Amino acid sequence: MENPVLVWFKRDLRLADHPALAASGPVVLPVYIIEPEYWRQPDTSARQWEFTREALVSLRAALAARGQPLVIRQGDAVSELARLCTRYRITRITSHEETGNGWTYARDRRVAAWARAHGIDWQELPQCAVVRRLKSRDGWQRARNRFIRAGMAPEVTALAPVCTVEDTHLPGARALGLAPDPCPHRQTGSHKTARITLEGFLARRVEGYRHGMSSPLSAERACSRLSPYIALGLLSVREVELARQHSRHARTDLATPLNSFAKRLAWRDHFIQKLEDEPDLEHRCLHPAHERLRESDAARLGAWVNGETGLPFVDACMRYLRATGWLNFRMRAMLMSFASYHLWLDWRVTGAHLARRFTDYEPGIHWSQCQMQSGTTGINTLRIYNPVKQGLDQDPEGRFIRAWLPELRDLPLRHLHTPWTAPSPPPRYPAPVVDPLEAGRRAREVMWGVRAQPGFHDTAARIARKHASRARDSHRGSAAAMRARRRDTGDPAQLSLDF
DNA sequence: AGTGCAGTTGACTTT
DNA sequence: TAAAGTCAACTGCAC
Repeated sequence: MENPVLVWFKRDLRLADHPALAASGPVVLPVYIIEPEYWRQPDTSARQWEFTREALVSLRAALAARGQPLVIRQGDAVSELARLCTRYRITRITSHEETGNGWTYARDRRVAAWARAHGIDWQELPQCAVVRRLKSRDGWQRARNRFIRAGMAPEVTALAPVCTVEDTHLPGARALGLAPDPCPHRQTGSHKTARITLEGFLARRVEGYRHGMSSPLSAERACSRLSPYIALGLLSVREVELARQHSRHARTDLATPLNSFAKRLAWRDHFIQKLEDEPDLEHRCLHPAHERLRESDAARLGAWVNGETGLPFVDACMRYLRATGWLNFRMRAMLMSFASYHLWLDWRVTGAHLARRFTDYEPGIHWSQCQMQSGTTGINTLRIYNPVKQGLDQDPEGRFIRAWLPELRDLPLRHLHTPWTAPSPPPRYPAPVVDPLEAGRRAREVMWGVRAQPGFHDTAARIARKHASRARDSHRGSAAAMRARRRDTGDPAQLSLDF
């Protein structure tokens, strides 16, 4: 038999639209490597591993059904790949380009160096529209459309058996050294649930998409809920986008929310492209004038992490996230903004915490958003949320707060969003760690002070040239025109996502 | 009926 | 749907 090609599965745990597998022929050794060092990084967590583990079980069964089960190894990627290459006389490895955190970037460079030194041909293929070594952002959107239009990679239906594998034991989170991380309402990592979630969204739930995405009460149902499946690659973005285009609603009155969803799918690749172009995004303020601005404060950090800031809507969101591994976009933004502005904490510390809480952690989206919501990109308007106002807007009847903060369950609605104003504040709920109005005012003052420094805007303009989306350049206009456009499309977040 | 006033609303600007 | 501030137009009411 010819030498097998090693297909290295990473964050692409699927068989449909899998370019690396499709490019490897029928004689392949499908491999996943559990890397304990990765799971020791500050942005990884037990809930992410548990989701991955479920996905691996699901993928292993699907591969086995096609004739060659998934080979799962645990250890350092270079050592494990070297061992497998020797044992199965492998000279070619295929995988997908990964735009991950700093650790996976460094690991990939080690793998590349090892492959070069040992005459192994390691081929990395794109699985979304993110471009390696991109020269300019011009024409990026058009290239993405081409990528989608190219259609799904042909599905591999039969694999030649290369080796029989014992059912490798998949370690629990504890065995990998991960801290306890209970997440009772986490989404599950199977291909079946991924498929059901996609179909249910496109067939029914999309109707509530645009009006339901903003409030955490409705978002759980109204949002697509595809993020963890896309993040770990149980679904490819192209597969989702093509399913969207072929949805039976594409030409009905649901075309508008479907388009709104399509925009967000594109934003995903747009943000991951930023991290691809600027890996330092994870570690350094995009605009350096914001370095060493924030201070560490264990008490304020602890209150935020534990959902005990004394601001009910913030705390309810944090506790919901802890229990579900997911939170709608708007509330993620508020949590980050509150930590960075009102609590004046460094985004790297709070960002790592949120990363661990997200089952759908996607480094490119995550760190771009952390910096945007902290004002450290230098090229966005400041968005300092008022957590009380957000609560009143998004949870006017206090149902979300009451659901997640049992200690406030009996507080009358008129004091629910501001318990400190109650004649007798609930004894088991903390007083606010900061005065939200005063803290917001102070943050605004400092941030605008930074922006007034000489040279600030020159640097900001340079950053915008490298990173900002070109999508709206042709019809950028007055503030009034932009508002008019926003009314037309009814798309709430289209202006707040970009940088 | 017309005027003055307080309070509200909405467009727009500033931070 | 960032929030707060400004300003002008409008509304409802009293007289």
